[in-house]
Amino acid sequence: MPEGAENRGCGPLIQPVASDLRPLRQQVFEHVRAMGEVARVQVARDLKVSAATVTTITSELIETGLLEEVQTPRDAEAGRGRPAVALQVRAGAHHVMGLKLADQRHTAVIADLSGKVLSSAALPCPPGRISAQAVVDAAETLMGEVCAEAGLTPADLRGVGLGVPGFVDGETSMLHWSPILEPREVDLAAAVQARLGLPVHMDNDVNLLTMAELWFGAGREMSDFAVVTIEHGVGMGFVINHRLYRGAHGMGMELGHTKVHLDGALCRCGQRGCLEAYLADYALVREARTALDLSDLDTLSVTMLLESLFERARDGDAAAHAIFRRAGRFLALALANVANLFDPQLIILSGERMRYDYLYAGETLAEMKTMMLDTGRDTPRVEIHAWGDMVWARGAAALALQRLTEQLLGTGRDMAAQ
Amino acid sequence: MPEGAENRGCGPLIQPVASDLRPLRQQVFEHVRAMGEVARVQVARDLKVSAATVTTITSELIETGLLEEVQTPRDAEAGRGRPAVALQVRAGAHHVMGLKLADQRHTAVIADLSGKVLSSAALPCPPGRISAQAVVDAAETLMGEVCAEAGLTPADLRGVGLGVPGFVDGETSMLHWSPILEPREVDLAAAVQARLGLPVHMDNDVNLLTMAELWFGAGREMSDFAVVTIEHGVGMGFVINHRLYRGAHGMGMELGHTKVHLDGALCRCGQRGCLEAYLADYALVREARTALDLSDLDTLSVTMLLESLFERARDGDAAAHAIFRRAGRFLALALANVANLFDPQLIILSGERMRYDYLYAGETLAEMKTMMLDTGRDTPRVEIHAWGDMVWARGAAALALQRLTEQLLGTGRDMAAQ
DNA sequence: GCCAATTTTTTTAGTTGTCAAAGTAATAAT
DNA sequence: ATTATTACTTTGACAACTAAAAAAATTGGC
Repeated sequence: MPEGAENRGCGPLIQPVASDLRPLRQQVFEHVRAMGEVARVQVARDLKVSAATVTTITSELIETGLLEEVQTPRDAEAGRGRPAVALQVRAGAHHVMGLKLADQRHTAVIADLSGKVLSSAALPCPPGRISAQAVVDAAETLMGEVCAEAGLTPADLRGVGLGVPGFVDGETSMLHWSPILEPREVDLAAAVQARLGLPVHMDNDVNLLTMAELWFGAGREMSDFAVVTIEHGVGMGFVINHRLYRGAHGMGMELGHTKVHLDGALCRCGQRGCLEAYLADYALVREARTALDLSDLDTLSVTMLLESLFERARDGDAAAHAIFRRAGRFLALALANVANLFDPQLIILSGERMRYDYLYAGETLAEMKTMMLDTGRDTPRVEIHAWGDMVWARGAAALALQRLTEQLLGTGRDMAAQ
Repeated sequence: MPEGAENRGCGPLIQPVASDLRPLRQQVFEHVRAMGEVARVQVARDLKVSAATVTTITSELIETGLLEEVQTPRDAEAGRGRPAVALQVRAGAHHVMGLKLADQRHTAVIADLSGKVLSSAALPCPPGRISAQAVVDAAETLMGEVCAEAGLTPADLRGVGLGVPGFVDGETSMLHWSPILEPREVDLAAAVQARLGLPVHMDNDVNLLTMAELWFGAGREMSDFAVVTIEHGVGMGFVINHRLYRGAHGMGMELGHTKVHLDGALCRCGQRGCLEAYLADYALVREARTALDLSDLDTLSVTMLLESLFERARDGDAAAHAIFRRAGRFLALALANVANLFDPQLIILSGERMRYDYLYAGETLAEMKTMMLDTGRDTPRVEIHAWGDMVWARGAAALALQRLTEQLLGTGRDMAAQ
């Protein structure tokens, strides 16, 4: 350890002081939104501030139209003294759009300020990689649809959250590479922003799915949890201390390309032994082609082929079942690694492939437990969420809402720090 | 996604409001300590507060004896206007002890408030597991030694940081299991605290090594980095946003027991395919016993045997070299996994085994790079720190200092939140 | 129906933390 | 000596909170 003569100091050198403070205004607003309906006294108790402060702040927020008092249904609980009047977010104050791009179909939702989804739409997408232009067009089309359905015009929107598979820098909104997009290194967010005339916040799709869990799902009452998806690839999002962790470079966490076997199966990334090479669509298909005598192998689409493989396994075909079993064991291994490394309270398995959950669920989770080190702590809970593909767009909307509230309620100091 | 009729709210439910705010007093103090010597103006610039505020706060801190002005050496740099007078931590204001337990020898240091090490001592330790009583005795002996060497009495100390290998809950200070300790589930911190009559803060030893890097080492200017150690086991510590990450259960991150091979080599934890089973001392020894024709195999201690294996490899013995090579490849795999998952700015390799670094360094790091996914982000830097075993105790001292400053300068609100 | 008890919300009068501006201090250049 | 320049302090003002008192809106008991 270097040790000069002069005093070089010690302790972490935290440069920008960080935006350490969330102003109380914002905390109050977010607390009300988190609770749905909540009385002033309760806010004061929860945030450990005086009732007087809450009164001042809430009346200010009501003034600006962000909160409103709930017209109490008379049948409220019978307390003794003056009944509390609950507050809630004025849902109609602002609206945002969430947009998720995928290779099969793009989806979009409109959410109001309270986080409620007002409308949704999907747009089928031609197979193969598409151009940035096509994305911008699709975004505009979808915006028209969801706005119409919600009875809004694009001018009513305050922002857009955009989810894209691939390598996205969540801070600069730079898209380095995407499996569904033709070009590399595009500033897709800027392109969409230019066309729609709205602030666009882009992130990796798995991160946004994680946001959805954090805002609307099981993650709401967790401080640390992981979301793992299996689709065309294997992705992971992680929440630490109630916030999405994006790593030092603001990108996703590449669980799919962690190595589970030295010199193992070939992955489409060109390397060997990646988890994806045992678990993703193309890995299963590859095995199916090798091992199974499917007559119509070459004519089937990947989806159809998987479906057929799945049916065979369910009907007792040993070879087909073995393919899923092996994938399941590697999933168990990966989950055990995640649990050993990150020590989350909960692991959520999500994504389309979870429809095959019965193949994964039972044995896989048992295997995962046997592969975890017993340190005396509880093993993390594992939940399987086979929600539809609208959840992704909802996560995108959550991102847009988060940024919007920061913009509306952040301090001048925060703004300066940018 | 569940969706009832009534408004259940959305967004994370953050319970204790977290100790979101570090009072400015504490920020100023920690900034001065971090910089070593720094003028008031500079503090104002760095923390983005006004000079007036810094004056108020620093005069308060000087009043309470935590800071002092530096008697400027006249040869200071030639500025134009009034020369700045630097501030520094009043080193002698408080002292803490850092204590690290290991299987070969226990070590201890005394650090003053500025983080400077005043004295250190080591105590050889009988082989095999020891009792809690023996630990407490050792702690007292070492405290006597380091205090005497530093010219202090135990009454001058304000707290103790205690590092122990094994499964330690950093929050409750409960020791679930340790390879060097006889009992399981002991509140070792309480036992030591009772004997020494000082607040004792216990944590996993790798976490404390990570603290040492964060406070004194390369991690000082990093927000996100990992520390990996190879010794009797393989451990990891992780810093996120300038803070040690301890996981949901406040324990260490078990890199050593992540699985790198399905049904692989047997690990001492009873499972198969753990990284440790390819990399740790006992794994190398096992291979050596199988593959090499060492005449004095059974009489040698583990350390001696490793040393001899190392010498053979260096002298060109193919079998011995192959053993290190394989371990190196698995290390590369593990590091690539860490990089793909956590995306750190820096990975620090530390610990005794890094004396063999030439075997690991070159090829291993190259292999790691080939195993990392190319996402367009920079690959993390990797550094090898073969510092002596006093560093661990220094990390323990850093923990004690951190807690002490929080206690001295934390707000009443923070104290209430615990 | 009236009063007491009880609880929520608002008002009032501080207290604290921070800043801008003006003033003081110490040095180098002219 | 005077001026420019930079570092630090003092002062008064303001914003964010708080504690305590007052007001408001209820229920329960008589």
